[in-house]
Amino acid sequence: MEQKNTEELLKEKLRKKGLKVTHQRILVLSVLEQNDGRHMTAEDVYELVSADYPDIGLATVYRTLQLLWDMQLVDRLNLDDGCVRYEIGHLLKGDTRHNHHHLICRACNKVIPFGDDLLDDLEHHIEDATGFHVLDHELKFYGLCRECMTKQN
Amino acid sequence: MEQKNTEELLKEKLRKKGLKVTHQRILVLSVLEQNDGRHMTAEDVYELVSADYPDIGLATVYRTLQLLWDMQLVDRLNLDDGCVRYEIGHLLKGDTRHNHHHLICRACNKVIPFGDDLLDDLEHHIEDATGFHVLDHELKFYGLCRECMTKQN
DNA sequence: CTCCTTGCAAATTGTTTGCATACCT
DNA sequence: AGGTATGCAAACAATTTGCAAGGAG
Repeated sequence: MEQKNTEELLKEKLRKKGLKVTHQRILVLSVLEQNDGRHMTAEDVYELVSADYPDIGLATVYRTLQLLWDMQLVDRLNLDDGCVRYEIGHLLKGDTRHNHHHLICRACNKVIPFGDDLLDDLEHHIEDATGFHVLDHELKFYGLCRECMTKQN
Repeated sequence: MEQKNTEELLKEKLRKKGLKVTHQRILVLSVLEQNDGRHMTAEDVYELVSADYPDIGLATVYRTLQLLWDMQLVDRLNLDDGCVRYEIGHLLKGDTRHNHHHLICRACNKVIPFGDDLLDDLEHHIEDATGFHVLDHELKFYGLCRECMTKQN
């Protein structure tokens, strides 16, 4: 039912823009929804969608991810490993607290998700101070993880 | 004098690692220092260094930026425009408050720097909670700028 | 029937790498 | 001298684009 809602929302947004509802678009969104929490590359999505729909092309996945991002249905993040990653949009999950924080170890490149949200105040402050309407944020901390610290790297 | 310090620091760090002090390395760091506040791509740096030292190769600039980043002499940031950007390291500037916040408009792609630092508490909280030693952070807010908001984009 | 969308392959673009030469120490 | 760094060109990898064929409204 959660899934049905997302799919309906996609169809609605597509129609509103005069765009077409295609299997490929539905499947890409559905794969992201079913893999909530994973940070998926276009290639990851491509492989999973291919299971259901072997004819899909990688270029279509790229185009679709871009489109879904434009429509605010998916979130995008960059973990500095050379490829852009996507996950189901936090807005869709009725989630006021976005878990977009990551600790990236500069020694071993491990990525540790960090869920917390002390940024609401800051977002409001920004809106008041600049008139910029904040939809989402991405926060990365760079440093040394516990293991690399003890290895005195 | 500020500049002299940075250059000396570089030399010191290079020697400590058994690496060599070259014109190219000094010039790259110097260009970043003289362009504090600009978010420079490797290409930008390449062009400016070329003025003083026309023989430098783009590959050297890439290698040097990576090296300077590893040594914590420069900061790296990603503004989602397809290339990595660098600026002089905030640690070098005796700057406790890092100005690594950016507001990125999803309609017009404008990037608005936002200087503020409410993240110190959060950094301490992370260190206590996870043992991760934070060296730096990068924070991006996505949304709609005032102009695009009024255009009801 | 019309225009949007797709798959494929070729093109792009930022970045990296191999290698012979040039340079620090 | 000896190993590190450099410049150049070729190699890479993620992403984008042109285009003819296919599909949704």
